[in-house]
Amino acid sequence: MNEDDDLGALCAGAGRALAEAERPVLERHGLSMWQYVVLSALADGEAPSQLVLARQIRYDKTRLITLLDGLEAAGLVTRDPDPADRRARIVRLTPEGVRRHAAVRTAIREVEEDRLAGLDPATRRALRSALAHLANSG
Amino acid sequence: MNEDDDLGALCAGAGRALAEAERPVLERHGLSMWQYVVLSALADGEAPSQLVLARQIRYDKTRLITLLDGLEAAGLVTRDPDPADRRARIVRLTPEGVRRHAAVRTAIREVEEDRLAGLDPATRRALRSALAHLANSG
DNA sequence: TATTGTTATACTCTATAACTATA
DNA sequence: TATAGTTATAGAGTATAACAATA
Repeated sequence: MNEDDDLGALCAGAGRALAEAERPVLERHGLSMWQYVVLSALADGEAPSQLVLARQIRYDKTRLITLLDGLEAAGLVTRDPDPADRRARIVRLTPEGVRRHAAVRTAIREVEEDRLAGLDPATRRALRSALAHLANSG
Repeated sequence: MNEDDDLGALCAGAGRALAEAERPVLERHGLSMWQYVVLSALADGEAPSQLVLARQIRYDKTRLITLLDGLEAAGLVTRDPDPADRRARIVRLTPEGVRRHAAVRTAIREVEEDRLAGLDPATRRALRSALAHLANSG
C-alpha cells in the first residue's frame, strides 16, 4: 500500500485492515459488525424507529429486521410500539445491551489504539478530522 | 458521522463517500471498481502472473478470471504464457489499457481533490500517511 | 505430489416486490 | 393514498471443490 495510491484505495486498505483486526473482538463478544453498528447507533442518540435507525446507519430496512431479531433474542434490544404511531416500533438498548456495547467498544478502541501506535497526536487528530470531513462531504 | 466515532466507522464512512463519488466516473469509462483496481496494479509494477496479481489486490483468484476476461475482451490487457512456467499466464496492459487507466486515474484524482477541498496541505499529508500506516499495520 | 489457471457449484449478502396494519 | 414493518424472492457478490495442464 503506497502513499501515492488513490485516496479511495488507501481508505479501503485501512478500513479492511481495521475490520480484520476487529473481527475477532466482535466474534468473542458474539456480535456481527452490523449488529455492533446498531448497538453503537442506539447508544448514541434518541431511541429511533426501525426506519429511522436503518437510515441512520445506511442499512436496508428489510435487512435490519433479521438483525434486530437476533439482537432482541439475545436480550440486547427491545422493540416497543410507538404510542404516537402504532405502525412504528421504537428500538431501545436493554441494560444488558448497554453493558455489552460498552464492553465491545472498549475492546474495539484498544485494537484501534494498537493500530495507531507510532502516530503522533497531531497526526491522529488530523486523521480523524479529515476522515470525518470526507465522510460528510457527500 | 461524528469525530467521536470508532475509527473503523470513520474509515468506512469516508470510503463509502469516496466510492459513491467515483462510481459515476468509472461508469463513464466503462469500468467496474475492481477492473480499475486491476489496471492500477498493472500500471504500477512488473507484469505479474494471475495468481500474483490476485494476491496483490487481495482478490480471489477464481473471480479474477472473469474480471480479466472482460478486460481482455475490451482490449485493455493481454494474457500470455510465461516462458519460464507454462502453467502461468502473464498479465500486461495493452497501449489502450495504459491510456484508459491514465484517463480514469486523472478523473478519479479530480474527484478526490474535490472532496479534499477545505483541508490544508498538512492535514492532507497526515491523512495519506496515517491511512498508509493503518493499511500496512496488518 | 504440488501448483496455475479454469469451471462448476454452493453460499452469503444485498436489493426488489408484495403483503398487513395502521395513518 | 401513503407509510412502517414484515416476508418472500431474485440477484449480485463471494467462497469452495474439483479438474486439466504443467512443474
